[in-house]
Amino acid sequence: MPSFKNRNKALYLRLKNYSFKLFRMQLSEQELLRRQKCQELRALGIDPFPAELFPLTHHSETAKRTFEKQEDKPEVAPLTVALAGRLMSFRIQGSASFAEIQDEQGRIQLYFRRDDLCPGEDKTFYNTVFKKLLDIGDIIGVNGYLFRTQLGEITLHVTSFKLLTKALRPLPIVKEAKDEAGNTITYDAFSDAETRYRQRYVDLIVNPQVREVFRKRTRLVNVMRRYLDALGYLEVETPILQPLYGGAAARPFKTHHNTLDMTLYLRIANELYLKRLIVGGYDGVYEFSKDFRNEGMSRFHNPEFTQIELYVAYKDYDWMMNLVEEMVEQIALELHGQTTVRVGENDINFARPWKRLTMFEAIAHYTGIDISAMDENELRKTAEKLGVETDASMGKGKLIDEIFGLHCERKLIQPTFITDYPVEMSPLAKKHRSKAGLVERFEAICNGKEICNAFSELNDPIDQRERFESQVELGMRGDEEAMTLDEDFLRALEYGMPPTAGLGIGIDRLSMIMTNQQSIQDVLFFPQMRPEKKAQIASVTDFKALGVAEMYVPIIQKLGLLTIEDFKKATPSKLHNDLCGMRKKMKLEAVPNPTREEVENWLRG
RNA sequence: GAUUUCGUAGCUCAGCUGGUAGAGCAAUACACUUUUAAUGUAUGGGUCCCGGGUUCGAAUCCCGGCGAAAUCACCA
Repeated sequence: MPSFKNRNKALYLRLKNYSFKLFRMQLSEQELLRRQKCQELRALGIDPFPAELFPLTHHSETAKRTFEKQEDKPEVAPLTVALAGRLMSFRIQGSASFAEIQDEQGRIQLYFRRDDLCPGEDKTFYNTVFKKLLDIGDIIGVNGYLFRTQLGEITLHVTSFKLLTKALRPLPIVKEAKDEAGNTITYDAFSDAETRYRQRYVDLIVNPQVREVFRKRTRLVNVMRRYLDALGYLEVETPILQPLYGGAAARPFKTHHNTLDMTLYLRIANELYLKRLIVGGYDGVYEFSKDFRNEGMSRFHNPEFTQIELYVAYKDYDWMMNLVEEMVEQIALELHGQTTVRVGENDINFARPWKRLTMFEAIAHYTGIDISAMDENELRKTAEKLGVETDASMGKGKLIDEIFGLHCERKLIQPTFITDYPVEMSPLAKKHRSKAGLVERFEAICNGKEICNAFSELNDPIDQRERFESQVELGMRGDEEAMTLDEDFLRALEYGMPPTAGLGIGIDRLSMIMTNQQSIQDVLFFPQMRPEKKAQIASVTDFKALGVAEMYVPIIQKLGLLTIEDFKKATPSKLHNDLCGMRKKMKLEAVPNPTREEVENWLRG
């Protein structure tokens, strides 16, 4: 707005100043101060966000370990290192100070001495830059040599340091101490689940145990990958955007492809694609697959989650049970150095072999009732007697499943294979080789929850078509989770799929167990959350769009009308009145009062 | 989806039957050369989630909304 500027530069500057002050009003005192410190650093010729690289020699832990090895060899020169990390604490004592930085490996204490950092007359670098202009949260690089303090802590005597990144927001301060028994006591833990999930970066900075959980999760995946690669199986990738969704009973997310002008679904499983690859001639394929299910959220359910699915030709579900046992046992050993893992109140032992029960045996064991020979009527009566809520739509399979879910699943703490499921619940599993009405399927249950699901895969295309068709019927009756009929998958089966064993393991669920976390949100970096709702602060441009002259904006903001929504809700007479009043209060004599008509036009615009 | 609980300073939390908003840590200022949640003294910091209602008066009581957690149901 140059003409306006030229005509009344003083006024313009004054208005700018008001806008600036208003902007600052939204920042906390500590944030303002840190911005100010940036300016002071620049004035001293220090860039708070320098570009050049900072060469590191070590990380905190490796530096300490290296020091320990040569500590009692006086003939070796002191270990000099260059480290970088985030400042996590300060203990300033006049012309000497202790601080801690945290890098990827952990923390190391730093010792600063004024006369080392500022050997000459000018003590600015210590007194001002270090003591006044650095804050907890800033990232610095340090050079120096390691020594051990009188209290025995390995410490870096800093000979020079460089600010690498200024942090403009204050971090939560979490402090730890040891009591007489040597237990760590945490003070002011950053524990609010919502903030931790929404700002995971802060959670990771201040909660080292959280960083460790995610390291374990990655190691868990790596163990599986190594194990399967060693068996010669091929890690593959299959489509996430699928024209038909299948392979599981779940409601999908739906999206649209513009060029093809077609509906696509985010995958709920990758099973049908992996089996196509078995048809194609690979003997073993697996994929760590992000799947998406448009269903409820809870501490066990996130809309996107990770599964590994594995398919191996010429094998059956018995063989697959052995693989699962061995692979999961290896995970426990790798992560914990033993087969026993503490989960909540329980010690869970993953040592092979795991207990194996058929579903009927499990029900007989926990309810004392043998249901294996019952028909649907008897089953329904038994279910009701056992406290299962039934309705007419529930068939044999569903009834059995409900009884199992209510009376058995949550009682199975130690890893246990449950085998031989009713055929109605498993449209992709092969009929049992000897037991009518059942399929060759197993789940591993652990800590009262399913951790895997596997079967001898159905490879009879005619049987598969019938199972799909009955699913389609369920769908027409309103079951939103029923599977759709995938013609191309059937076509693939018609070319012949070898007998195949298939497996799915929920990586998130297994990670929860292996890291002793109560919520799936604690093993996902960025769990799905409702959007943060924050009032959108209107800019000068937003107000101008309504026809409000720039000179009125600071007055409107001063009135507390920060969002267009609030502004629009104002009544013309009151707004006009307040505006004129505030103009006077702010002593903006050069700004003319708007007319009542103008104000009405803004609110209409 | 249902029920219960919660939302107060940068963080962790007090705040009683309604009466001017509090503590510790963090921040700011001063002191302090090996500290360990460093310490001492002083100072500043708030849309009490949002919107209504009751009331002379609401962080507090009531209603509605938003967000979160726990339990239950479904699902991996």
